[in-house]
Amino acid sequence: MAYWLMKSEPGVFGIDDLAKAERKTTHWDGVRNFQARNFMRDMRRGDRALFYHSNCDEPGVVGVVTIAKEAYPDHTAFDKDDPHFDSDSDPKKPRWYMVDVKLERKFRGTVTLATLRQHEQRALKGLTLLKRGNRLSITPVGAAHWKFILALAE
DNA sequence: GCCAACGTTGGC
DNA sequence: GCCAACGTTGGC
Repeated sequence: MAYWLMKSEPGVFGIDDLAKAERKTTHWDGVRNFQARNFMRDMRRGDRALFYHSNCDEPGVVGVVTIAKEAYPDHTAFDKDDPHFDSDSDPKKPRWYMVDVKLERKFRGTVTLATLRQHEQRALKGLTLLKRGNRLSITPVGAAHWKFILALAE
């Protein structure tokens, strides 16, 4: 089982939205970056991911989700009225994919980006999220980093 | 294949 | 709102 980190803007879709969703499950649409897409296609059912709030007052990790369904075509790319529409994605040969995620756990508080940065030279050295200029919405997380971040949430 | 221009991300 | 960093596009 692999570990991941998935970013979402709470103003658009935050962890509380996921908590309110039917079966606490949603499809993770709108990824329009090739590297992030490739990571998403590597996801397997049962993998787990950190839910990260970006572009907000308190950026950081707010909970854990599990991958409930492996990558399948992102239909929003075919919808002209969708903000993520991409005319280059052909339904016969989809360019973009999404997965389903299910909420496993919401942290009591936020493990903030500032807290993660306090450990970036030691326990969290090499965490992709903390690398300079990283903007990927989906990144892998190593087992040791995963364990450490969950411990920070206690 | 190079690279300038442009759009987006996301922390601050 | 600012701006650094990055990905993508398109002219050449």
